[in-house]
Amino acid sequence: MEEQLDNERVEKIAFVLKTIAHPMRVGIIDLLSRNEKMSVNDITAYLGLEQSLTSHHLANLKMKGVLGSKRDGKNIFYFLKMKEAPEIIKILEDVKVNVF
Amino acid sequence: MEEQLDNERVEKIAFVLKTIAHPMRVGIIDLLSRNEKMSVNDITAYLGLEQSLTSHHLANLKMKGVLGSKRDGKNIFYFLKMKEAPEIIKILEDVKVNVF
DNA sequence: CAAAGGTATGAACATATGTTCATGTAAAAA
DNA sequence: TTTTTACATGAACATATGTTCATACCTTTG
Repeated sequence: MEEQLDNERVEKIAFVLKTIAHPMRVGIIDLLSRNEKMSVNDITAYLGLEQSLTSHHLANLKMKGVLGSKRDGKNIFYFLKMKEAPEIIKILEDVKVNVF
Repeated sequence: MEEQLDNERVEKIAFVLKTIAHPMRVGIIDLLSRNEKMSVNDITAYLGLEQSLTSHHLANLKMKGVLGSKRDGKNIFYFLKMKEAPEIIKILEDVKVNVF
């Protein structure tokens, strides 16, 4: 049997999960798992959100190491950096949820 | 290429992630992935928490379908119900996190 | 049936998180 | 060099979440 997770591990795991745990951010990660990179405009359009809100979420995901970004002319392209992120979403693709 | 996740899927995925995304709850799930079932007392002791707080978190995890419970005498035993939960934690076991 | 052990629950509070709005900034185009 | 396009940022606010505390509930034991 494997060892039990120590406190620091548990904290880090929860931290990453908290970072991803939002519909908008799950959507962004899903999008970026199908497209190598996307501009803020594209992401905003695909998800049908407001520019500012998208930016906030992207900044959040980047700050915490889930995404990276690179400017190209006027555009800034975001891309996946944490490979685990889409794997987690994949696992939950068919999950059943308790409605209440 | 697989289809993009629809809104409902994304919402459900985020919902489950939000449910798990807390150090205490990650700890509980980890514990229950190594032990078929555990009483509230045992969980409380292992994690070194307060009884009431443990109860709140357990109730939360149960309500949302992650755990189940069964009374046996004075004790109430909790067990894993959502198989995806420990899988997610497993994926993140060695994840690197941005400190800031 | 009273006491004790094991757990749940609700209210109150503190804190964290998400959203909007107004505005700022960098690069390209006119 | 002004305007426009693309994006970032900060403040203010609203809402959600986590924790504590007091107390209630159910089961077994004496």
